Amino acid sequence: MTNNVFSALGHPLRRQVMDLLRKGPRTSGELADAFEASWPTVSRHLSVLKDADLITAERQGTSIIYRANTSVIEDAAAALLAMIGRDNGDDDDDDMKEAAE
Amino acid sequence: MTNNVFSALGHPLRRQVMDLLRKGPRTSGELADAFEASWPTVSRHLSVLKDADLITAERQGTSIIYRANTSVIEDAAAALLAMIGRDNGDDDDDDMKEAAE
DNA sequence: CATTTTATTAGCTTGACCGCTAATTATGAT
DNA sequence: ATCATAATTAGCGGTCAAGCTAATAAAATG
Repeated sequence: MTNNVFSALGHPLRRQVMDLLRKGPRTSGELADAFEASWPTVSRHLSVLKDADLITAERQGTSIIYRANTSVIEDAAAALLAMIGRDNGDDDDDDMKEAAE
Repeated sequence: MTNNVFSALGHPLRRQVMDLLRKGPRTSGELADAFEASWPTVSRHLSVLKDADLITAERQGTSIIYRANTSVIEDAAAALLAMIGRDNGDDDDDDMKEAAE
């Protein structure tokens, strides 16, 4: 879950897509036009984002409209913050001799 | 920069490392012991995290001590939040006909 | 139903990533 | 110097991601 999200965000083009989508929904064509890459290439990036649930796709006539899925991004941000203890004061007491530093 | 960070976080073992490190500094050996994977494999994951600046390495005698670099994680979280406009009210006015949704 | 427009899937090549074992470097102790 | 311990680098095989072009599907229209 969180797995795919970070991997999906690992590609610069996909982050740029998220950035475009932040400004509002776009069709596949509009997104494809926004990049140098070929249409099929952009399309596949979109499907990676969709698999990671970072965007949603909705067919409207001949076009397909993509929207950012903000809640998943919020979750990812929360996972990141949890990683630095904003969320969980360790109570795991295995051998951490130097932990107190 | 941000690029490497998300890619680095894309691997589950590396996220687990970050999680362990959150509880305090650890040596390479301690980290290697914590996983099924071989020592060299864990070592390589550590170098990926180090390249992404997510952790720091400090030699101490024969051991090398790893620590989480919290500021970079905070930055990544901020980048994520910016992605949904918490931080940046777009002033870019290209064609966003359906933006109001 | 043939055509046009929109978008995805198929097939392929290239390059990167993952995991292992074996070899190498680095530090400390004898 | 030698040996033991700690950790990384080298090298290899296998799998997966990224990019392209060409082919295909889906929807609207004449």
